[in-house]
Amino acid sequence: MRASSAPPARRTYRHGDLRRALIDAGVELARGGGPDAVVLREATRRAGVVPNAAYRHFSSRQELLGAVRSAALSALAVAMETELAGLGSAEDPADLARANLRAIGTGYLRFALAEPGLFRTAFAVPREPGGSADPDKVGKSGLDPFELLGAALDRLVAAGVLPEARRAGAEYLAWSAVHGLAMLVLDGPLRGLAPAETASIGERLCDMVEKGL
Amino acid sequence: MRASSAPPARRTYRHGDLRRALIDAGVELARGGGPDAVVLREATRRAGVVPNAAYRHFSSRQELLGAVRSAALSALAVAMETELAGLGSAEDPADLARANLRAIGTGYLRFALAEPGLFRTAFAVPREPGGSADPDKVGKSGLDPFELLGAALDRLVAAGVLPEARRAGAEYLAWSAVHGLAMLVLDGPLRGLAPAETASIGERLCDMVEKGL
DNA sequence: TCGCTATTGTGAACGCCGTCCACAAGTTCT
DNA sequence: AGAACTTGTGGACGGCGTTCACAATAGCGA
Repeated sequence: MRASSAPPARRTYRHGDLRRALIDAGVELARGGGPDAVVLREATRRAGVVPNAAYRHFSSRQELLGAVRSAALSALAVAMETELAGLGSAEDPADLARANLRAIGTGYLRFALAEPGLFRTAFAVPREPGGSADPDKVGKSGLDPFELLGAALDRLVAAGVLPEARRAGAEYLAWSAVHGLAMLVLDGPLRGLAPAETASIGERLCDMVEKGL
Repeated sequence: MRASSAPPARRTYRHGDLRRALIDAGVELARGGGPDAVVLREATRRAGVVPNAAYRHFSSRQELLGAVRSAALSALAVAMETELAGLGSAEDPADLARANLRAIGTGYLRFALAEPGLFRTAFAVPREPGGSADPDKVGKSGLDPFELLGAALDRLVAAGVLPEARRAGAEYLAWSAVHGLAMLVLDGPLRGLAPAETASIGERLCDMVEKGL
């Protein structure tokens, strides 16, 4: 009669890898409800541990959220890489470079629609001013989402599609367009748009970027 | 010795217009810290009233937030209208239509940078699926931000700059680009970009939209 | 004018949250 | 084996949103 409802179910006093467990629980929470849903107490509950235990691994809820955010960013990078990997092999290098950029864009949008909670979490506010030197938010290629986009643009220049004069800062423009659409569909006035419609607008948006860059 | 620190300073038992007072306080809070900062108890405190009193006017914190959001959206519309009003008078109708669209975009961006808290609040999640039939989020012209953009695009078509075939859904594309830049600069990887740089990217972004639409 | 009634603010409470403190149970090093 | 460090516990605090019962007022019909 020891195991009634929720005895931590942990044989050892130490947890083993509480930090990971908390991040995983946090990711699950974020997946379901965005950044606000990653609640420290709930994460510890899921890890079978008392709330304070979290403070041995994170100095505050913000810091846990930061770790979850990195994980979300990494998931985004993986989604983009997956989209890239699904590309048919080359014909014309210019076409290939274009397809590359497009894959980046559609991968981004797909992830936003498939994992809205994680996507929102990935871009929740308190990002440190420091650059992208965080080794946790990258994908398999070792690049974070921003760097993946940059690489696609570089290929576009190399293929002669994008004049070098317009290369500088081009990631800001492309990113803005795609990110904006994602946000508007997720949180904004375009919420509840049918997935098919969203996809078609996404296509047109990529057209616009390609043409206007 | 009645008025020591914070005696509600209210002579009548009734407040007069508590609903307005709460919204105003909420707007002030949102201005300073975005949607999460609009805290029901703090708003009532500022209105010199006990927390529960709010429930006579809003059924929940969400509903108060909704009212604040409408106010923020309205402020955005006004900012866009102001930008539009500052336009020099016509030369070529095509140029004028283009300038119009540009004013919409830069007004949007300017507002986002000048009032980040309000801007973020305007696009906080729980918007009702119903359309824009809310009379509180419009500007002086009676149009909400989305409708203002639509009007600018219509003028573009009327001036023969934008082929009618590409008109449908064009607001989604233009809005996405500008909204995305605003989000990236406010919350995303572009945070802390110098205002001058931001402005210049904004210009290039508008170029891209104009060219790519 | 008086009293009824609907409205609007009050008081006290509940449960949840993040966070802090002092303490206990293991682990690791010597 | 014992000291010193790490990691989880127990209990507490204040703040939050929200609920219920109650009090003060305003507006109205008689």
